[in-house]
Amino acid sequence: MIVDDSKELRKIIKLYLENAGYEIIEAENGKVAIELLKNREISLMILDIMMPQMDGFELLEALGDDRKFPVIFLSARGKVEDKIRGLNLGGDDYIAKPFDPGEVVARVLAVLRRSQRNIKKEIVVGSLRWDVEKRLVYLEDKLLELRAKEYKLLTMFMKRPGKVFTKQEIYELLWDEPYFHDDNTIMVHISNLRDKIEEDPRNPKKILTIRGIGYMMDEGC
Amino acid sequence: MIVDDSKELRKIIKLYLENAGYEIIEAENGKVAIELLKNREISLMILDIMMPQMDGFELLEALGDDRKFPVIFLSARGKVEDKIRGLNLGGDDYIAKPFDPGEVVARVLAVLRRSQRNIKKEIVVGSLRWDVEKRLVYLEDKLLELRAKEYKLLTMFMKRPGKVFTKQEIYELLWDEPYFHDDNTIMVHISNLRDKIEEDPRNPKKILTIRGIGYMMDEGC
DNA sequence: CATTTTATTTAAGATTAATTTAAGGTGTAT
DNA sequence: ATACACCTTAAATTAATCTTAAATAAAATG
Repeated sequence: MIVDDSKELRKIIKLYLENAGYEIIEAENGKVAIELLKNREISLMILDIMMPQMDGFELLEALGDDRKFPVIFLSARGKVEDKIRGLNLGGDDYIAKPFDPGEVVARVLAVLRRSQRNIKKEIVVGSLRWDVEKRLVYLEDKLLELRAKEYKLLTMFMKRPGKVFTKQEIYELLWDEPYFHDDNTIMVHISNLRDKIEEDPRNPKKILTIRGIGYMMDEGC
Repeated sequence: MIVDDSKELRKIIKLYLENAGYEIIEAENGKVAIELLKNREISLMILDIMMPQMDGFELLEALGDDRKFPVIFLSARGKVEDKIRGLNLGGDDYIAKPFDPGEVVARVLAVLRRSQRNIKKEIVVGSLRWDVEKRLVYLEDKLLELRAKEYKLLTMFMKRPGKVFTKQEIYELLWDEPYFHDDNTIMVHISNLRDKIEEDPRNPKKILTIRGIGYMMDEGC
């Protein structure tokens, strides 16, 4: 997304980045940007500092700490204070006007490469959300209090929704031991887990029983 | 401030940094530097290691731990490089001669950004307040007397409240060593830390145990 | 529809993991 | 060299989780 009040400038950057294979959304000011972000996910924002109404710094602050994409600042002033301030605020790079459009493409590539490394991973299946880094799972934004085996079990399913796991697979993934016979300990854990994540544990919709074969997490739930 | 015995070199760096919008003070040796610092505040020092009389290391030591500005070392390549890295004397960056003046500007920017981020920083989690710069943690405005490991442990948690840390992560973050087996030294430190920060250490509300997985600092406390 | 098989639930006992305590080591500063 | 503070180790205690086993429920089979 390019946020800049100059249509001319947006057009130039857009042209170059589309040439490089990127899809571009334009926003002429901060308010429009915020509006557009409600419905679309973006992987990077190019943000002009000087804009009427809401300036780039304000927009960045409005986006908050949980913003998922990197930001590259554009500024007419080649002033160092702007650069420092922008980078301090959480900007990821800085380009001074006037700029070479080729430079913009190069910096976009570099920032994307860098930021992809620390992307916060989050796996969502239906109403379940797993924050991989924090090792927490939420059900409709409410934190689930899972025990060790339940956590492993649930995240195993969430990694591959739609895949049927046999008991042998489950046992070997969770216990790191070869599986001999069917003590029903797996089933006990599944039962306990269902109590925590299913609306009606007697009639599970998330972790489905595939009789005679194993269990599966439903993709659409 | 640039501290270097070579007038030529000071001139080059000064030129570039003034171009970038900074005000520069020159000092031809450590004694002059100390003298100048009595009357002026600086935001960063570029410091040559090899100088007659008082060398860079000595000057840095003379400045003491309560120095308020970051330091970038200059040194002839190879000679002292390892020593600096190894000794970890408290410099904030290192530039090897011969250098590209543009590199110097870039590093100055980077170091200033880093140090400015730290200056303003104060991390608050519930009733705990961590003054990053001063390396002090307060509990309800009362200073905590923490030992080294406790400080590291607590600030590790405060950096990422709401994240579950495994013992392996904790060990590797605090000890910088690979984690083999579970001696319970981590737990002893957690126990000691809880004695200092928890109202009822038997029933911790700040550092929570996630049994079978690890420990977590509660965001809302 | 009865029977068999497979899956689920429950709760108590076994097991594992975490905590605490105290003693012994280690290193640092005086 | 000595004292002190801090860190680690080890052992005893406490607590939560996991497993087992038995009872119940549901689905498949003939």
